[in-house]
Amino acid sequence: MTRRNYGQYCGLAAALDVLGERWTLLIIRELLLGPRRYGELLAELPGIGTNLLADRLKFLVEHGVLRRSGATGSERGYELTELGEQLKAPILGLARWGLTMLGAPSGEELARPHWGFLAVQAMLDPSRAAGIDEAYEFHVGEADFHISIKDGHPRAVEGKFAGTPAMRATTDAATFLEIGAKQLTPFEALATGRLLLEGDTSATMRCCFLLGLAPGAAPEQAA
Amino acid sequence: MTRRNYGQYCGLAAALDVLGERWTLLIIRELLLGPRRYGELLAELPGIGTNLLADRLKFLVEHGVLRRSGATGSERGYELTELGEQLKAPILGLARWGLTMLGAPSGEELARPHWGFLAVQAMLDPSRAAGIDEAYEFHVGEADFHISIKDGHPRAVEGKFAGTPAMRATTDAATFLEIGAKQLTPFEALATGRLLLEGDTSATMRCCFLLGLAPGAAPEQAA
DNA sequence: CTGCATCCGCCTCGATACTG
DNA sequence: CAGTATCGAGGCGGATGCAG
Repeated sequence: MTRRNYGQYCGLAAALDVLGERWTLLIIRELLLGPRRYGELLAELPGIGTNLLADRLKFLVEHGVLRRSGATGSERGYELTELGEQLKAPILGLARWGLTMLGAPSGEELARPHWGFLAVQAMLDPSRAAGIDEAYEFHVGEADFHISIKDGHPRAVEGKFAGTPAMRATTDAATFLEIGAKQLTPFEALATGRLLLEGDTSATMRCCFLLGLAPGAAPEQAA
Repeated sequence: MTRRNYGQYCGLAAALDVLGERWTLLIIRELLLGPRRYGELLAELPGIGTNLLADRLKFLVEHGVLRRSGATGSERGYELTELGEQLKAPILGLARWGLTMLGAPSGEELARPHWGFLAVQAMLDPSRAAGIDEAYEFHVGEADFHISIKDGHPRAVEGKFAGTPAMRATTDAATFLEIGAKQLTPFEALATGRLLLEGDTSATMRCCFLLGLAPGAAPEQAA
């Protein structure tokens, strides 16, 4: 009953023995954005097949990556354990790499708003936040999130910013990810009305710089 | 003729469309340690099947992750492109995570010396190198590599250290990886003769600290 | 001999139907 | 809603064949 494994005493091979099968990392991607119920996962992963999802979930629970949340029937679901949360950094690294592999959206591919939150976390370069102290808010489809920079330390957070952000961007999921994939510049998206920007223009430039969407240096923040 | 893909406009899904199939990341692991010939890859990846290796290589070349090296028939092989090299960080992250999933070596699993070099890179924590300026050398089976710290900046390098390292460790691949997986402490390995240490004891402690094998603080380096 | 391509049995995957 | 059972299709693994 033991599944197929690589039989190599190596960290990467051991990781892939647990995570390497089809759909597994995408399930973990969804759970990185919060607890999910079985039906929600099915809806976010079209094509997975119900038996496969059940198999993967059971397997990941057995290996300590996931646990069941909410024993009270009302909020029953799955969530990452601390071990599972530790996958965040490498998964974001793969997501950033994958962004460069994305071409123009083919129309066949679906884009979910909350993947924009994942993309923002992958794109965010903390080393570019020195000397900045402000917040940028994003409305991508029905998903709201923001970047808050305190003492040059940026954090990506779900939900609206508690206060007035220096910039607010409103767009749809496909446009947001297309910008992240560098298939579309923010300027082009703005010009074609697919992106709406509010707030300070220089803050917008700093935000683009922070996300690797603009080369060189960002304009300094006024005191 | 297009292979199976997830059909999601998302960075992680795009990465997995290229890297997610069986054996692919292990092929890239081998190439992270230098160019390899087809036959060498076959030998390092027992069980892969010759057709699958050829398919994966062709696919990765098509997608710009690999290229053929050495057009001169004598040194023909495969090597990572710059795009492929960018996978180093997330792959090392997965390898570090996977180290914690490794149990005791089962005897059925094979351990290659150069995977120790991968493990060292995954375990190395640059934030723990402040104030240190020395080198540690490792002999793991037939593989030689070392960590060189200059101005608090550690680097893992293949080959012997050009000079006298502050510490030299000699062991076999299985023991080295078992220590990395925390299934065995350096002390136990030393006591059972599976590990040989030469050089300054306090340097050894600093090296263990740097690799996350010792908690708390490392002893300071004498001037 | 190295570097693949072909063939075949098996296991995983994906879709649908069904149960608590 | 949350899974389990079933089955066809296709990817995988191993052996073998063949070309440079």
